[in-house]
Amino acid sequence: MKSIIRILKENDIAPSMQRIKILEYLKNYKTHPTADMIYQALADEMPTLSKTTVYNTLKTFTEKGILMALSLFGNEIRYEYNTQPHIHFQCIKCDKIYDLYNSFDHYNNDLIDGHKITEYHINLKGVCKSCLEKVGD
Amino acid sequence: MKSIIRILKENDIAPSMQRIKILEYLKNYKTHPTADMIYQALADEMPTLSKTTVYNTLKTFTEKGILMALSLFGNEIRYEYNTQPHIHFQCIKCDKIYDLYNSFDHYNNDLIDGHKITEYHINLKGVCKSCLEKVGD
DNA sequence: TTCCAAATTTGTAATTGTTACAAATGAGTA
DNA sequence: TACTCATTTGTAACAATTACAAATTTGGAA
Repeated sequence: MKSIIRILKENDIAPSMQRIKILEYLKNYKTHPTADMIYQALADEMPTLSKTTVYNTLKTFTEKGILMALSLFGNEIRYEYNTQPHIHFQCIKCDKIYDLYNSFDHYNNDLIDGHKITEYHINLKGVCKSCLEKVGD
Repeated sequence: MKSIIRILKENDIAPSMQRIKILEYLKNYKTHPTADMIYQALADEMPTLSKTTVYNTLKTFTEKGILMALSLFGNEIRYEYNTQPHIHFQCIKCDKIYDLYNSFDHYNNDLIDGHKITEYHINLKGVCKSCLEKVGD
């Protein structure tokens, strides 16, 4: 497992404590958190952490391609550490987000109608297995 | 072409002037506008229009399935009048949104990993044909 | 080691998108 | 006409994000 500091250095980002903790959080907890969720999670451990730092850091990481910014549903931006290609499913009952690795269309570097595709997001919505079972009986 | 008023009545929505104008706008201008864009576009013609009315109306229409709410990129919600299945492409240079009708995966009523899919969004991102040509030379 | 410049972080305020809510308005009906 | 209910409006609240300048930290040069 590549160390957090090495990932930062490889992307020409100075490994400050704040940056290490934020990236570590996103690597460890694959919950697609918002900026605020990350702030809340780290605030205990780092009492002087500023929400602006979280926003700045997420922006930097996203620009470098370390993180992916997700606009799933509604008006909040969620973040995830970039691993293998996958798609997202969000349950309309419990709001939980699932990563799906089943087969799906890939669009990397495709040219569609003359437009160059550099990024794609497939977002599914419905009722998750767990919520279906609860309603079932 | 189905009349605006008929669409509203079929969905048990009283056809007020505000509702007619908002739906008409979305049917005529397929620009995937935000609530604010719709408000700005109609404010001249309807000086007493309230932004709250635009939000309320978009919410009603979306709940009835007349409109589709899109979370493409960033933290704004865009709306479109619901026609044939298609996917979206947004240019990272000019921000324009294109509807694409090329072949793509469909997920209607699929069951994936036990989750019931009721809605899906495929959002592509990249550089549009027009912007590619500008850079080209 | 000390000092300095640059990078990073912080806190506050501003901005943007959206929702809550109660008063005002409007439409249909007895 | 008067009444009731739906709709619209304006204001304020709220949430997510960004702008910005001051404070702090960092890494390297003297």
